[in-house]
Amino acid sequence: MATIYQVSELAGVSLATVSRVMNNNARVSEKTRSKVLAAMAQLGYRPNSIAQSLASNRSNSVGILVSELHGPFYGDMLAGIENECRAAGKHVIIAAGHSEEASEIDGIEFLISRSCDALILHVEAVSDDYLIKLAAGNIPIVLINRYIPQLADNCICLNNELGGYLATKQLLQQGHRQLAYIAGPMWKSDAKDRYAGHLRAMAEYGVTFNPALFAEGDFQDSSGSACMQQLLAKKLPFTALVCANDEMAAGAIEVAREHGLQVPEQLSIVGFDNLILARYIHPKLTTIDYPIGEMGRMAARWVLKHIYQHQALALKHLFEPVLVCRESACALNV
Amino acid sequence: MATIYQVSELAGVSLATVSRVMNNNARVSEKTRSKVLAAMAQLGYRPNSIAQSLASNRSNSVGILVSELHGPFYGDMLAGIENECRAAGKHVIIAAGHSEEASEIDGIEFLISRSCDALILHVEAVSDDYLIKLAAGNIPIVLINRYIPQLADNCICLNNELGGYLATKQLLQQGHRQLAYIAGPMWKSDAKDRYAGHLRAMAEYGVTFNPALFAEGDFQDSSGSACMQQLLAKKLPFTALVCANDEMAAGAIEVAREHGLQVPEQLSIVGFDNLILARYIHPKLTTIDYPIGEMGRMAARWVLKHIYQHQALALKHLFEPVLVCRESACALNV
DNA sequence: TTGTATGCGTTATCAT
DNA sequence: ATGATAACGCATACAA
Repeated sequence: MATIYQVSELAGVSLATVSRVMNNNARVSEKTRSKVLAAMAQLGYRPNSIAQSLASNRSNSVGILVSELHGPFYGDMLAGIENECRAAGKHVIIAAGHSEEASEIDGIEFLISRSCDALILHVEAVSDDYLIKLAAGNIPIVLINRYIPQLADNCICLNNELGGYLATKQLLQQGHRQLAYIAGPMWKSDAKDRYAGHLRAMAEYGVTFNPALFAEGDFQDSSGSACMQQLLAKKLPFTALVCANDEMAAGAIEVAREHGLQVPEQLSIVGFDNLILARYIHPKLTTIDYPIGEMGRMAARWVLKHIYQHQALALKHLFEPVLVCRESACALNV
Repeated sequence: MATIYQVSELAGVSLATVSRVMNNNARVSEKTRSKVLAAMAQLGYRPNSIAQSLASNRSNSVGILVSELHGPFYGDMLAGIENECRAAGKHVIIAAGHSEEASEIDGIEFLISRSCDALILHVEAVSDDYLIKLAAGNIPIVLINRYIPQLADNCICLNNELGGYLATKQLLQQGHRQLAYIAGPMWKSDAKDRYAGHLRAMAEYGVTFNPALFAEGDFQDSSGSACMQQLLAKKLPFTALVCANDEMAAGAIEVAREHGLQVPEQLSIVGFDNLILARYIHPKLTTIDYPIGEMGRMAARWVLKHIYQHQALALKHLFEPVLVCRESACALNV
């Protein structure tokens, strides 16, 4: 690999000048500039980014921590981030946190040790305090899907409450009045918020919420099945079900089918997230779109703007979910 | 951030000694070692990996190029790679190639400019020649799901032919004799190989292949639907369908349902890949498992063994797919 | 076993 | 506008 020194030699200038034309941050005469450019081309020169990083104290890389690499959700998020970062010439280093505190912390330290210029985190297990302390350190962080008031400017969130509201409202508008709800793990704020939205819609339509028609799952499809079993076992009538995410909805639909329940004719179901699988299950799932790809992209923009001085980038901190109507929910036939 | 120099000062030793205890690659007396360790702890010292890289000419990072970040397939692959690499303290830098030659090359150069110690590539558009030249360069590569004879030792592949054979054999064993086939884009070697396996099974059972029952898709679900439409339009009888991947199978099932065809009672369908969605579509898809996560893990091991001298790692270059029986294929009722 | 000195390929601060 | 030269934080060959 050719170094900057060899280029300078071939071009007959000092290496400082070569550096200048590379970064064109100082005036260089057209003549020498073209000489240098020619020398670079001739040698096939590529700057050593490691040396650049050491000298400039900038690694030009941003670290990403997601809960899981597999699954459709984080893939979309990564795609959004990578796309934006690469266009800006920034490297993307990834690590998985597996929703466990120790593992998340470990992943973050791993990323820090690589001198990332910034961190984009999708963490669940780590405490608010830890994140606040982390943010107070040298390396800026941005949080996806986690709202901490003290770090408000660093958060990119979905309005989960609104999503829960929209899902429920759709069913209410379709005439349903006996609604069941399968929630996510209530210690997670998004699960809690979605549920709050559900309650708001119910109240708005003057429908009293029946605690017997509530079940708490863990966002996995198996828990959707289990919760559905519980609900059916109570022999209480309900014509609609809102699930706090698509995977649980898929599990619930399967159980419904096993019980001979026609979806949506006998039971309307709405999910949340709009994962790819929502299009594949039968009937196609009516759900709430979670623009996670866009949010990843926005997190990347946050970094570009704050760390790499890309001005003129518009930032958005709160995303609004929208309803996606497919086939799993229909008007109540009376 | 504390530097190695400050540690050496506090410990009252030279910075070379500090370096030695960090890498414990040279004999250091227990006494000084503990002095140094104490100093490191006291200062909260973390080595600057950028400086390490520059001095040692090793970046301790491996670059990954996948076609797409979203979707279930590459997520599993990344998960396998990340897992293995992180355990070994290696950083994972990702880029997406989008199955386009220019973009793939761009991604590779992007990774190279970051001085990755090795590259793990899942590329489709780039030519064999390009890869052979690339492999001849300074930076080692390993290829996933791409076999190039000259680079045999660098390839981690699935026996696609065997997979195609197993899928078809299953249907033949279940008594089917009128089989249709929806292929992937035949310029891709995996599509070709899967099809070859299909033909081998057919021949083995003495069933003559009917070209009219063949359709070529592009691995997307929409093409599965389109191909299924074509096949049905011919009004030729067939009781089973093998699809070269799960997504096309999902598309085909949907069309079958629209035409009032019961799956599997009237039409058995087998897919390929065993994506997560295979468990969600109805009926649950019988398919061929593609252990992409394991293959990613193996690619990472290849790198650890060849580049980072982790001896004693067993390598495997060819993976055998297995049949996963679910509900979309059943015995032919006569 | 430990210390000294040099180099890795840049950026950046001085001069000129 | 251009050229010396000192960092940047560490690894390592060589000395002691």
